[in-house]
Amino acid sequence: MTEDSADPAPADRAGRRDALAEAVAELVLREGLGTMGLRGLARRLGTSDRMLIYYFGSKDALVTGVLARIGEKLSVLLQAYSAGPPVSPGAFLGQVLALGRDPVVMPFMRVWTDVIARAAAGEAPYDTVAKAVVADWTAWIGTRLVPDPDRPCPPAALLSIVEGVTLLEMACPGSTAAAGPWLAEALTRAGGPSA
Amino acid sequence: MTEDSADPAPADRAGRRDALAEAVAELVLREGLGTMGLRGLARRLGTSDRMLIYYFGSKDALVTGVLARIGEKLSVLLQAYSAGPPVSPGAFLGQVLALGRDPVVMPFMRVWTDVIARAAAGEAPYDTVAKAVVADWTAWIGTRLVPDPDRPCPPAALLSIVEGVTLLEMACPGSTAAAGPWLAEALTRAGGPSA
DNA sequence: CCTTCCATGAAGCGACTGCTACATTATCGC
DNA sequence: GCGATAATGTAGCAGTCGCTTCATGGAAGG
Repeated sequence: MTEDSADPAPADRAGRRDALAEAVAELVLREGLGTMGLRGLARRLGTSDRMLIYYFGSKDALVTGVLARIGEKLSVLLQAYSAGPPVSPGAFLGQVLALGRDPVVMPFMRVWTDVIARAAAGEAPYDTVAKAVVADWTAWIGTRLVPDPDRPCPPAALLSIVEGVTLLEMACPGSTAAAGPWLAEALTRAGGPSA
Repeated sequence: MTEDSADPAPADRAGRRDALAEAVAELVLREGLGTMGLRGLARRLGTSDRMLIYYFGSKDALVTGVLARIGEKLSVLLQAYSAGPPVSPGAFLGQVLALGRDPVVMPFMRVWTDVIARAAAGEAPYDTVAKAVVADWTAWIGTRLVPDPDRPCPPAALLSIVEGVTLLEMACPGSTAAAGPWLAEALTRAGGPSA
């Protein structure tokens, strides 16, 4: 009775670790990566920095674990969109930018953009995580695009736009209001009358 | 004789402050914003943190002063490009992305993208600086674009692309190799056959 | 020569960081 | 009940951070 349950009270070590990771993940999604000091983090979680190190071994392991969990949560969210048929770059950009304004998805976009921004500054362990994330995303975008033998769209082009818009929006809220739709339409027009 | 000279040996207080700012600016352009701790900064400059605070008052004042100086240096570099006639969004993007691969201009792009990334993370004083910089750049881009009454290109759209490409290139070098040219051509095609 | 003020060095403060050593409590097998 | 093991609290270490205090050197002015 105390062994086989997979109920929301795992109570063993791995379960506790998982519960902590989940709590940190939701906190990060709510408040961003800026609040990742061990003491402050533990205080918000109702535990101590001592415990975080005890369960995760190091802060870097905690960060990578939490980011992996956030990645899984997002991939679940995106499965609904991955199921549809491949689309043109312009349509894809329009979908993703609209998705980025969805209050459920927006925190994920902000976190990943923050990760990439920290990676750009060379901050560990975000640099390592970011490389894997960028690789994953370009691969995913590649599967979402209808192939164009003439002018194949590099997935990194769309990823750059999404990251750029998200970054600018985080730094200067409202500054990209008109940019997203214009870009999506421009890419659509670029692909449309030519092929 | 000790008063009116504007020679490269100012020797008075404002001059010394300026020389320090210039040295920090060149250091930042060479090594990025990651090296902005007062002690390490002072060591590389052959002075002490004590002196940096003495001349600048605070680290935030130093940072904003240095960033302002970097901005002036870049605007001087860009004057050559600002002189030409307005161009289409696609042509502008191609010019700027090519410029961003120029080894002289690239450090500036990286620094500004880093500033905006730190602003996105809410880090002071970069948040304040970034707002001003984004405002300046969108204005400048606006003056560089040939007006299009039908589908006016929001300057923030181009700025987003440039920032996104630079950010991704900083986080994952090489990942955007094909993205830039494709985007420039796509925007050109979007504007071309329609108008 | 003596004072006065500017520039600089040396040391340190307090707050923070990730992390650890020690001690304590709680839990479980016997 | 008892001993072992796991979980947790307390305090602290060594480091960095921006910044300050005190002391000193050294040049300018009377």
